[in-house]
Amino acid sequence: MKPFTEEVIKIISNIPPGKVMTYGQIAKLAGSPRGARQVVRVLHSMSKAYQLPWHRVINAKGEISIQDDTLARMQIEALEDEGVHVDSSNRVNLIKYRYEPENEVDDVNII
DNA sequence: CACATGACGAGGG
DNA sequence: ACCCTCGCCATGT
Repeated sequence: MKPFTEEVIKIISNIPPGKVMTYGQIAKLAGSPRGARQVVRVLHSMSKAYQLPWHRVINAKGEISIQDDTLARMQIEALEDEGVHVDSSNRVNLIKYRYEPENEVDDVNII
């Protein structure tokens, strides 16, 4: 498994219920600041193989970004079940629900 | 190696 | 706030 892919999987797995992260946010933490679209690739290939909470990943505007209607509805339902409100424009309040991990590094050595 | 793909993002009109 | 265009880059073929 490529390091980037591995990091993305790890990060998404760590998003707590009731919170969301954006593609760009995840890409940056995974070491590719402009690699939002690579996160998409990982989701396409891995969300079934692994049991990732893929529904907690949305775009930078706070919208449900998925194109497929059936999948989009599944995502909205999953979020609502966790208490994340999705409005009539398929958007969530990022100010309220965005997850910002304190540290993604396992060993933090602060001098 | 060249080229296409993609559930994106920033910026301008 | 909406719409469009362009840049992005790890992977797959």
